[in-house]
Amino acid sequence: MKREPQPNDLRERWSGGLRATDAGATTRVAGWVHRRRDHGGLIFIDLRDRSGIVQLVFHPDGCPAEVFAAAERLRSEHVLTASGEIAMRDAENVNPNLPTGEIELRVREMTVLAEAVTPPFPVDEDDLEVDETIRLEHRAVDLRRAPMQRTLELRHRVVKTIRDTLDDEDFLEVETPILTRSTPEGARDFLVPSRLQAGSWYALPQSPQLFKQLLMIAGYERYFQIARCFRDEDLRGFRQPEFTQLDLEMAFVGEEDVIGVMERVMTAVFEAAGFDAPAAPWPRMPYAEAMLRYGNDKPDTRFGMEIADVGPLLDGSDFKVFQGVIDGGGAVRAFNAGPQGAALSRSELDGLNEVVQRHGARAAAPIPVEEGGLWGSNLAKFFSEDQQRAVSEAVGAAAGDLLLFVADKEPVACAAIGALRLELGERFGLIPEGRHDLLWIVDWPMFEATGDSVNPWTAIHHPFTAPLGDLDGDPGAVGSRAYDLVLDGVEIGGGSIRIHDPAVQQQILALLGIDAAEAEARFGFLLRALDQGAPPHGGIAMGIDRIVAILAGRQSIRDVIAFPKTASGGDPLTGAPAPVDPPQLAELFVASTAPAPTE
RNA sequence: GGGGGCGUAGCUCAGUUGGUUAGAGCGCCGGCCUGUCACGCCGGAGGUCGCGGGUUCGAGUCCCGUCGCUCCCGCCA
Repeated sequence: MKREPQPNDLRERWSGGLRATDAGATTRVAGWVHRRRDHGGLIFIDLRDRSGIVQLVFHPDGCPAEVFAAAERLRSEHVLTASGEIAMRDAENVNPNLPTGEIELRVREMTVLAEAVTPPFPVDEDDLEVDETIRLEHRAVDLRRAPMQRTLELRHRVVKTIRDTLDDEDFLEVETPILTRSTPEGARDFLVPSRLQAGSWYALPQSPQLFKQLLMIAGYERYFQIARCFRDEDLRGFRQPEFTQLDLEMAFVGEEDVIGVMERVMTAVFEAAGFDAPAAPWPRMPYAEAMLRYGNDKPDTRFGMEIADVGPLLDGSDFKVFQGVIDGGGAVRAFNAGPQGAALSRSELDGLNEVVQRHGARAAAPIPVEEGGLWGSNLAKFFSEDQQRAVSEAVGAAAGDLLLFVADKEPVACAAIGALRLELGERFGLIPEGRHDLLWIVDWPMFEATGDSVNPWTAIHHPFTAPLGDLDGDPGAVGSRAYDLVLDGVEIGGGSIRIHDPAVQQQILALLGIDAAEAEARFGFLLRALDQGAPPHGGIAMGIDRIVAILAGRQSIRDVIAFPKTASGGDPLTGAPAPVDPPQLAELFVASTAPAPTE
């Protein structure tokens, strides 16, 4: 069955800067053979370059016989350059059924620059639905595809916009070392053995944090860097072992200055990307509120179903499961899953348990709401009518809605019901098409309890974040001058005002269980620099890969990194990581060990 | 470290309660058609069913192990 010509088939496919008004002129194009068709004794080649596709026409009378013969041997992905006459498609009215106004190049000369084997997967597909390992093995082919070309161009524009905007704001880009020393706390380091100093190791930077603080002390009042960072932790769709961040630091500033600069930079980025982001200033939400209403520190505020703390409303009930949690100091959290929740089948409700169990909670309790806010569940008898009504009201539930409860230790209940909310928000399609939410998470606590008796506290941001409050009191009550930027439920950046008083820095390190000797050994260079007179300073780091992925509508940052790693940290293209020869190890004073035995 | 999903032709996938020579679309090769453009028509090649072991008369299918990919928890200051 012959396909009817579609008016738009070629309209979007023009390239090479050729225009219909150029008809009659001779020009030269170069690219890859995208597709080939033979018809009517003619040969049609769609030639693809970075900007699009142009159709070449080889006519046996229009070009030398050897050119036509060469054209007969052209195959997909061959590389060639051709020159000829630009012609309007319908200039001679060769086929009145064809779309008008299109352009073709009538080839007179051609040089095949490279021949190509059959590509391992289609290059012309506009989606990326090919096994990712195969894509990464043949990344040169994969990166030829239009979606990847567009994505890397978007990435370029984002980075260029960042540089231009910060340049306009008098920032200086400074490079910091990739070979550095192991940093305190944080993620696992990637290590590099030193050949010149036997037994010593470099670490790849998890961030340029300490160096940028040194630059502040050195008087470079506005610094930034598009910095590669390395963290040896397990990978995710939005996490790679090496990633790129915009690292920025300013002297003599407070939170408002850093936030202001970043709102200007990100607004410029969104505009450059044609991304419909809300206008700055963006809302700010205290950390505690995010944890309560959304169950995590990177709330997706694009849809409702907000979580309420219903423990206090339900205290004193006869329902032992909840009461036990309340008496044990735990939390009971609930949200209104609405009529769509009430429409869930029994097995779908059971399936929700798997969601909360991933976060350590036992189960999610569903309770339908009836007239007057009372509950239509056999659990209702354990609660007073006042309690039922109060909870229904707290979560804004009306008759026909479904309430979902999770009761557990506070952090567990928080995370579990937060995950449940996200799951249902996605499943119910509650996120409006094209909506994007940006917000700052502020008022962070400085410390988080570890549950460890030796080192009971860990820094939520990092040990150089300026604290707020009495360091001699309860560490759990100390706040920090930190801020995170959240886009559509993804943390895209975070920063803080730093400590510039060496005494405060020592005190924080002591609270974290890092004694003076260890502190000196690991980052004495920062402490000594603080003694040299440090201005108040602060900054932020933004995840470039994540930002580009969201702008490009991708679920994985692997799609916005030219040569990414797989989930096991490997690169199918190069085979990295790979064993090295024993002599190479010996030179580095590294003992050669057999692969770990499987037991 | 733990849990879920996936692995069948170059690519995307189907494969019924275990049952003969494992299929489709696209791609590839050959032929025909002939201003084609998701062209059309005819024919063809191409598969250790990730790998190893087991159960069975018989395994793509069931079991165990293993490797790879992927998502999630932990981890990611």
